[in-house]
Amino acid sequence: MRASGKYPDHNVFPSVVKSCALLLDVKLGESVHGCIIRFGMDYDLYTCNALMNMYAKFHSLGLSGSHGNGKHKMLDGMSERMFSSEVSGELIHKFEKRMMSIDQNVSLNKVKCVSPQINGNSEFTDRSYRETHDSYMGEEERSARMDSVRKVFEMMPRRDLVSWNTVIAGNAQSGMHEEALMMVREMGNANLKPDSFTLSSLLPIFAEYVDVSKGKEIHGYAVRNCFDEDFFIGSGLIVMYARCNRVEDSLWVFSILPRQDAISWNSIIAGCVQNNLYDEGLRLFQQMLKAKVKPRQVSFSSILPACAHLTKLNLGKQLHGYIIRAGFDDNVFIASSLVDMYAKCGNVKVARWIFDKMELHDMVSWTAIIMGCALHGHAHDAISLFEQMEMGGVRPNYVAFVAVLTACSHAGLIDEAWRYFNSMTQNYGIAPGLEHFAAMADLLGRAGKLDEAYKLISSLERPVGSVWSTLLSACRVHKNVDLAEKVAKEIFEVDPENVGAYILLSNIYAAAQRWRDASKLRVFMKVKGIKKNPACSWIEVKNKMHAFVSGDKSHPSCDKIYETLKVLLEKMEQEGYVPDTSEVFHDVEEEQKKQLLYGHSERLAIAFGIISIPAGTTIRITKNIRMCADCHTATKFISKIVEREIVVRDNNRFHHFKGGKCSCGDYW
DNA sequence: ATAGGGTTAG
Repeated sequence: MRASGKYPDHNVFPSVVKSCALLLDVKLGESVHGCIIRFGMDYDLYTCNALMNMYAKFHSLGLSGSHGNGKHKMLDGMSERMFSSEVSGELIHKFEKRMMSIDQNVSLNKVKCVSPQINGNSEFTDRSYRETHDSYMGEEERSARMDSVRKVFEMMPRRDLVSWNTVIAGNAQSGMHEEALMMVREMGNANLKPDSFTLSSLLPIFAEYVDVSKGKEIHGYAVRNCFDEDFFIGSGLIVMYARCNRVEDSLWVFSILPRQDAISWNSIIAGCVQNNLYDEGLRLFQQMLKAKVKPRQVSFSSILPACAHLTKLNLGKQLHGYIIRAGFDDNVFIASSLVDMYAKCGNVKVARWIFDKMELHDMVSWTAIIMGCALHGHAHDAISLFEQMEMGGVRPNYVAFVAVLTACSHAGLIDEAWRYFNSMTQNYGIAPGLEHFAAMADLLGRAGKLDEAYKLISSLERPVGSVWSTLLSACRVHKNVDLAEKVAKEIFEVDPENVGAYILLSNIYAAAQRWRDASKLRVFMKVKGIKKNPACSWIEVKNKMHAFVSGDKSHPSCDKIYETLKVLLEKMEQEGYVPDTSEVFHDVEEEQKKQLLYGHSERLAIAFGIISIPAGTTIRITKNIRMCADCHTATKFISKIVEREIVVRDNNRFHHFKGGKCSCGDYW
């Protein structure tokens, strides 16, 4: 059109600007902006709105333009250009008029905050927000990046709701939350009421700050103004409640939506999975398919962690098949969750294979494979991968150090662990957190350096129960009752309801034959109403999960299972198996102790696996607590007798049993 | 003609 000599009018530019935004073409966008100024179209409301949206998008994506040197090419040079010979007298007139109207407008920064309508019954743009969340505020650097947007905004002769919503969204998405909230207040001064667009920019802010009371105020405002049936508000609320650990409220919001679109489905599925409601997440995923809503790429990265946590390898494989057929396997989010899923389901080889096939590795995918290797006891692979990551220029973060320290911990690599622990602070400026201290304490404790571990934890300003607990389990392994009592005391001081600590201490007493102390603790727990989750093991057979508790008689194949165990026990004893009753924590006769071991949940699951999974294939068991020493020995024998690989995931790590040996080398 | 929502590693 330009080549043909026709002059574009103000109807043309919004679409052209939008195209630049969608193409992420900063240079083109800026030159179109120049063109807009030359044609005097920069007074046009729609054109300015589109320009602000474009710049906001560039900035939120970190795309830099000419603002980098503090000078804005288009805006700073504008007046000269406006008065150049190219511009007609009429345009000059318009420009002067516009400048006058801006002068009458109070500059943004000087607006005094008067409560806008929205604040009549809402406090969600309250000043106090700045004080409580100061550390998250946008720094100067960030606000410089929003300069172009602000400049366009300030020069506009007239601003409508879209203008405000665009700037608010731009600020919100660039992490400048304070500014976004401030502009909502100022919007009220301009007699504009927040609408559903405004709210959908605010919800993610309160989600990020886990501020459910502000989030609920938005919900209330949405209901009063009939925005609560809006798709965008709906998913915003679902995400906000999920992030605030109020997933019941997310489910409620989801259920009363008049219709659900792909994103509301994905929001609720992700919300459930993030709140550990894995079965509910999977159920909703199936419902989504039933409702003929096609899963998108994000659906898979949301649902795969559920398979990983529940060790649903077969389901994970089916999803993987779908992912490949849909061509989603090059998505870095999906690939990382596949790596994690395969590793957590016991198949670290496939995890590594997928990782190696990825074109680009980001820190999350590196961390996923490093943690995968760590859980399977492949510490040297984990360390080598960590070094490859560093050499490849990917900066490890907090979580990456958790992963590499976990690897050291499971292999007893004390020197390496200290090296990483120190490097974290010295080379990367990351302050070690609870997880890192827990990993170090775990490592020292497991290696028998209980005093050193005690000293390390005591050096913490406010040690929490979870860190002390690692030392308590080490006390159990090394049968140190005195230290255990000391540690337990520390735990109960900060966390008097810590179920795990009561159980551990009671078991430590029992192992030391101090039955009275053990039962005293059990009685105390009963009186206090502290209940523990029952120990159980589960196994996936033909897409169905079968769960067992100790001494379980409820399974349909119960008779066959116990028959199998009986036959196995005879063969095991022939091979030299002697039951180790030292970890039976009930004060009963020796024979009864053997009976108790015999019915441990992992053995029932393994026996069921042997009779229901084809010969030659790996048997995969998941357990919710640490394997007991006797089951560990027994499983070694079983793997040899039935000539099958048995993989057990306990709450701590993986054990691969094969030919009478375990991959952990009995160090765990 | 212009503005808003969902994802991976602990």
